[in-house]
Amino acid sequence: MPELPDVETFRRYLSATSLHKKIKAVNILSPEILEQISVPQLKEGLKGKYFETTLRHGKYLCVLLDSSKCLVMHFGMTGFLKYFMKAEKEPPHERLLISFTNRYHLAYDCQRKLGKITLVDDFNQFIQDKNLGPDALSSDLDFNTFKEAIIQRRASIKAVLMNQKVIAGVGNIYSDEILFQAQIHPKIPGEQLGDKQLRRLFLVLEKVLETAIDHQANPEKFPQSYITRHRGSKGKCPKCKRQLKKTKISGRTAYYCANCQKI
DNA sequence: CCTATAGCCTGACGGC
DNA sequence: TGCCGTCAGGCTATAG
Repeated sequence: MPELPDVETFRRYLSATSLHKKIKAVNILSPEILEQISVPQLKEGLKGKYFETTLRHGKYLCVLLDSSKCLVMHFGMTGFLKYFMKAEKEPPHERLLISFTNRYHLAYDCQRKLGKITLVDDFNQFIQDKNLGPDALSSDLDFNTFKEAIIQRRASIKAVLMNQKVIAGVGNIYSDEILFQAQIHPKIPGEQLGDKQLRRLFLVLEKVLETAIDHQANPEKFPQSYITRHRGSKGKCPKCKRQLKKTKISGRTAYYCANCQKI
């Protein structure tokens, strides 16, 4: 699930449900997902504290505490958040459970445990340490930065878009969608894109991510003109109705329309 | 430095 | 029905 639009949706969800409530208890059901921090350290860092603000960079969500520490969450392939009170609303693969004094809980659920959680002093430092590129929707990413980052890569444009060190936030699904909307073939090397394609790509990148956020990153709500709606081996191109092609790029399954994405 | 690949982890699905 | 291989919206370490 979790690419930039999903994580942005989680961020808004957490902001709407879990701010300014006292943390009463912390349960770490799967310690394997902790990074650079021990179980007691995380418990100690959260207990009795309040969540104050949320931030996001790429696929990372940061929750600032009143202690000025920062809870950082990454959602892997299967992570999500759930705020609930009654036990029957509890999600099935809880890895971290935060309980507030109002009797509600915030669960971090991650079936495959490919997500990570940590607690840091400085989110910007964390971003630097991870070598993340600019967030795909931040104002730091202007056209020239984007262009320079892309045209010095020999890798396929899909791989470049998914490289978090180049731009942070785009993954397998949205790279397909962006390239489809920009009518660019996913296997073209970044260095072979011309100014015209790059401009189109840059505009479409922001447009697609914003549209996805507007629909809570729920593909069922996306426009019919989105390839994501038709993803799958039987899918047809929403533009020309031809059978979509499926291929492997950078170890990931890519769908595209050979007719509409020629360059 | 760059790029491509295997491995991590769990569960759902299709074919035999 | 049961088993097995494959695959999945991610990242990292490693090899070339």
